[in-house]
Amino acid sequence: MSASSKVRLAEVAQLAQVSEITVSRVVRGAANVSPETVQRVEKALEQTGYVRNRLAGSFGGRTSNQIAVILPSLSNIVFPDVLYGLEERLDASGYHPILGISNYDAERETRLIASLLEWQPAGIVIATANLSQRARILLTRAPCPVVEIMEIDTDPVDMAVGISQVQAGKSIAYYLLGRGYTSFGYIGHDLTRDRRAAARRAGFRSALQEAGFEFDQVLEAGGTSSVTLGRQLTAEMLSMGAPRLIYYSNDDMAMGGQFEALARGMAVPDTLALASFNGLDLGQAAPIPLTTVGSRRGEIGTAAADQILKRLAGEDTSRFIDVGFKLIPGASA
Amino acid sequence: MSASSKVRLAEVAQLAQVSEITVSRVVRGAANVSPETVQRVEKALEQTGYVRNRLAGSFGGRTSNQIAVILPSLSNIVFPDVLYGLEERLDASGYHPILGISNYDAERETRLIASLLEWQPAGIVIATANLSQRARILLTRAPCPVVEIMEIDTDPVDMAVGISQVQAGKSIAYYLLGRGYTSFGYIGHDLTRDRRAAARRAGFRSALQEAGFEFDQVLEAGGTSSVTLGRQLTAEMLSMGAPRLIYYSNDDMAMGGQFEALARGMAVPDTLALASFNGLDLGQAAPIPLTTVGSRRGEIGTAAADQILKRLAGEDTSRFIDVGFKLIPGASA
DNA sequence: TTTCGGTATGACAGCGCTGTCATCTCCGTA
DNA sequence: TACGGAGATGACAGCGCTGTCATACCGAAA
Repeated sequence: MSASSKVRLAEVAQLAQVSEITVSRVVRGAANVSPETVQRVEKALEQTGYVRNRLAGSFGGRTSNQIAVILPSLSNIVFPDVLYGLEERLDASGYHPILGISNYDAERETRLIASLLEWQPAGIVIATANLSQRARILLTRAPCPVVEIMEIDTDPVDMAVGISQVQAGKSIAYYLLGRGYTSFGYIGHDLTRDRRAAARRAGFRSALQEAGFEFDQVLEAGGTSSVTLGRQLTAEMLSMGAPRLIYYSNDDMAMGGQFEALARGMAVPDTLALASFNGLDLGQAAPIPLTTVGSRRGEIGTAAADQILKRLAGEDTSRFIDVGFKLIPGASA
Repeated sequence: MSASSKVRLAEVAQLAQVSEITVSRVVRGAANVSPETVQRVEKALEQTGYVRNRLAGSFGGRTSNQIAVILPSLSNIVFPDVLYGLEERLDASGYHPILGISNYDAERETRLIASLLEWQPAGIVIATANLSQRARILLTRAPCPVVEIMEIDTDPVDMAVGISQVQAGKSIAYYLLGRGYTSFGYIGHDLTRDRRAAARRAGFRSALQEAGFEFDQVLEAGGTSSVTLGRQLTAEMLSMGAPRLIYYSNDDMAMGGQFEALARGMAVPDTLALASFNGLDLGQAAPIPLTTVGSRRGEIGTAAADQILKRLAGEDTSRFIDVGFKLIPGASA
């Protein structure tokens, strides 16, 4: 192989005694090139160490195999799980994600959308934080498929893949009401930024209200969710006289609750019951497996990728994909 | 704003009564354009709803603001933490990561390097899984800075940012020897794939050997690390008569161990002591905070980004950046 | 007044590839 | 033998922008 990094189609073409376009066809795996020519070109490709220039190719061919992916956070395993599913499926089809993290910040989200659009991506997958008016316009005008992921409660610009966060909250509340609980507390992280956690809480609350109950105590703190925060807030709530059951914004927070209870020697679920959302491995491997709702994060990623790929292939796509959730009874409530 | 998505510089230029190149200069924030012209052009930009075409720009200008990022996994919080630090810093400088996940597979890793290189990235950040010969050649010839992250034990193609995984293992072993432990077990996930976990184990073992000890028991299982796996293997090891202390491949695994111990009512650290690596929030919020080694994952990401940015700015860069680790005494050993 | 340097702007070519259409060869069939 | 059609290959233009160099203009210095 040549050591140079500046090999063009022309050089390969000359070596293989064919035209540039033929080399281009071979590189792209086109059909109508004779086997002998393919072989000759591939040898020349090998010898020259040719590296395809996608910038030129995508520009000239007016196509890109990049997919813009915008997520609000990577601070717990939820979005990495989604991202993994997404990357897996995209990679298998020859696409690559360009990543942006909005940090749950509307302005940064808008800026990311704008700047990733400049790359003429073949599609956009976004877990919205808090779409600004301008961001919504940008997405609406985007000349490519747009998939909003995680929730299907709100009206998407183009397509949505996820679950109903409201129903997820409501469902576990029904289950807990069925178990006979009558005293409820809520512990959460910064819900002004995490709209989906807020939706679950709203769903939970509405189910309570249908049954004539309300949260007796609510404790929220700014910042991202974490096991530490969950533990702190639980300690705080316990010091004020705890409710019988605490619903947490997610599994990480609930694990903090379980840790606090274990450290205090409180019986879970007999004295204090815990419930939450996500169905993480962590919560299920815990001494007292969490009563929670399993979200299918990897599936959200793969389904989102499928929606994009389908659309690009000209197939029909549906506006909403509900990947569904699952109640995990656990042992903590 | 115009609704069309096909606005070119030419259209904006015509509206603003200037040449294309002047519009281009304004879009790119160039210096020598008079304030009045800038204003006129910006108005036209606004009116037309112009979206910069980076494909054309990068191609024409022979520069890209994309950085290839290749990670082996997203299955625990470690790499997402790194990725977050990386994205944060890159974004602040106007760069975007294009992501690939190798899944600890050498062939896929090679393929990812090759296909991301085709995008003419401005830099490459890679947490190598198991570099093939071809992959190494590709990286060596890459016409851009290359940062290998996570470990600094091996010889990098260009630059390395991370910690000495061997020293991380060795250091905690010294600490535990200092605490008087004399009976050791090891529990790990698939180390044939996770080279860095293997390096920590090697470091730990070499410290033991210096002191005349060896692992009395070693238990490993294929697959990725998880709390569940850690718990299962711990149960298995306990059923065979446990060592006094178990060193785990990482915090997730060790949390599984702690859960198993708690579930059995075993006293930690008095009957069974646990130690591991990563210093996750989870482990520190646990009922018995883990004795572990804190890795500075976010810093690895930001430092890697800095290396790339420095190099691109023509500044000096060092071949190795050791972000350092920190012993976290915890309470589990 | 003339000269000169600096600032603002524009003309032009070309980045490396691919879409499109044309051409050529080679068969099988009428 | 002539012809149509499929398969293989090539010529050519152009994707939308930016690097480079040229030009126009202006005020200050000689």
